[in-house]
Amino acid sequence: MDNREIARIFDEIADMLDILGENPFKARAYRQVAHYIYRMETDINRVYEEQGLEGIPGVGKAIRAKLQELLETGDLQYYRGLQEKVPPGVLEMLDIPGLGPKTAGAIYSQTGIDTLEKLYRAAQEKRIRELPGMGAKTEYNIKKGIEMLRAARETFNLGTALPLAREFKDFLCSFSCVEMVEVTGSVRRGKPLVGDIDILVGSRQEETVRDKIRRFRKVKEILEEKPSYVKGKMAPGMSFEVVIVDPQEFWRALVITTGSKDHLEPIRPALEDLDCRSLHSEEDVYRSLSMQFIPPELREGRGEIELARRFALPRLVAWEDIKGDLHVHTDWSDGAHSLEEMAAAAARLGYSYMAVTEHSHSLAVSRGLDAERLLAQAKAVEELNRGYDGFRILTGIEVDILRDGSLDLPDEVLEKLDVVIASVHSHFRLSRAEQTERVLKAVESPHVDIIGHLTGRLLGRRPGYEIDIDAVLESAARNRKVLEINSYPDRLDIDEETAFRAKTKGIKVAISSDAHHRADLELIRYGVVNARRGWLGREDVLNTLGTEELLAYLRNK
DNA sequence: GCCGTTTTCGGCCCGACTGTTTTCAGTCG
Repeated sequence: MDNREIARIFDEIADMLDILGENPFKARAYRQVAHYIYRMETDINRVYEEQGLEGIPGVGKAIRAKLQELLETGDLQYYRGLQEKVPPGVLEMLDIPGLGPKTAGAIYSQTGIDTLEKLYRAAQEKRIRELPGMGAKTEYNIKKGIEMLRAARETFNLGTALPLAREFKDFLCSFSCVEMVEVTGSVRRGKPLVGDIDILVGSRQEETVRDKIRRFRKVKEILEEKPSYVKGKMAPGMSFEVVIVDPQEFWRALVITTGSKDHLEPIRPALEDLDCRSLHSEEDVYRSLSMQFIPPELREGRGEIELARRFALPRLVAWEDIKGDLHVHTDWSDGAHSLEEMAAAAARLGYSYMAVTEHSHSLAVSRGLDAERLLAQAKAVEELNRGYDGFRILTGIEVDILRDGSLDLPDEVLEKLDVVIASVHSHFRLSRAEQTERVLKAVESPHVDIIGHLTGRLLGRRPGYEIDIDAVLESAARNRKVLEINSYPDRLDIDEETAFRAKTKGIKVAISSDAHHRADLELIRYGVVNARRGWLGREDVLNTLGTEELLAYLRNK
């Protein structure tokens, strides 16, 4: 049982305790341990074998015994007992926005409803509003929420799909019957939300390959099988398709399976006429069509074919171009690691700089910084910087944009910092006009450099708030402000369309990780993919600049 | 259920919004 599975079980225990109305701090104790184990960098089994479970923060006598039982037996009686009392469908209710453990528990205990389907039907039949404390509005939100979940259940964000696809690919790669293998389809094109995982295999032994596919431990069921094709489901409920071709066919098939449909349409006849024997790479395929190679992220039928025929595609920004991270949290606010640890992790990635940008104090949940602590941090940064060579921590803040558009810290504090990000973290439901006016005020504010996660969207969970993006772009261009691409796979905010429009207006974009943990620094790769899908080149991205150029740019805004 | 030293019991992140109420419980970030 690995760290993730144990974390999941402890999280579920916490949810079930909440639903049963137990002491909320008991639930939180389990949740904290789950969180810690999830983020641990070493295998918990190894920790257990080598040093026992003594040192794990938040683990006392009771939780230690349960952890031990799980690690020794792979099972937990306490967990089984809770499952008896809280059916899985009731747990799923917690995914409905605005519906928490109290409501889920009340619905179940008062009506016996124990699945989302039954709940949806009850809402349709107006039976939910009959329950004490619930009305028509709650009932409506439940219905809408379940509809959203149904739609989201079909898709996964790239942060889930890509690692899984790579694991599957690496697994297949290890067999001699597999001569070539690549992740294809929408995952390869880097779409933020994907419906399935597509893999292309080049092999002369179809049957052996099909047998290996079944042995991948995350393959849960096979839905369809033909000699050169397997379709099935993987562990978190994600569909996959594997296409097996003769190795000679591989490169053309790679273009075809990568898609998209709109991209392929104008070139499909020519592709079908190609003599595959002369092809040794994907570049060869495009070359044979008298075209420039088109990076997968551009293959969406948005004019890339036309430009490739004229050899006029932009050179897209790449991960190697990124010189530093401009949005990082530490344990001064809600991050997991110290300033030193985050800086060390950033330096290990080969960065020249990292801006430390904690939350400001109005975001109390995150232990946001007030002016005093912020200046203390700036001092700590100064100290640390003396010890580095070729790396620098930049001072900064992710200052809250308050409801009226004013900032959570005074100008005389902000002006002392290298990087000021301004972000919205509250009052998501203002009217479009109010929200726009609020953000515009921040854009116009003299010391703001970057607007963080502009729309606040959470893919598959929450749409962005109502805001006039064009008005923001106009103002950002006028005021020489930078827009962030927040690289969290469930944010990717701004999205690719907005990034593209920003580029056409000459607005620079900062691709940032928003890391709260040192492992999160790597998420910036998703932001780079998103930027590439928005056709951005190195010159469009602020943090491709070296330290001195970056600081000069920020000073001369 | 965990933690600690001014505590072995009494705290444990907190403020605002929403939808239900008619003064508040539940949810969220």
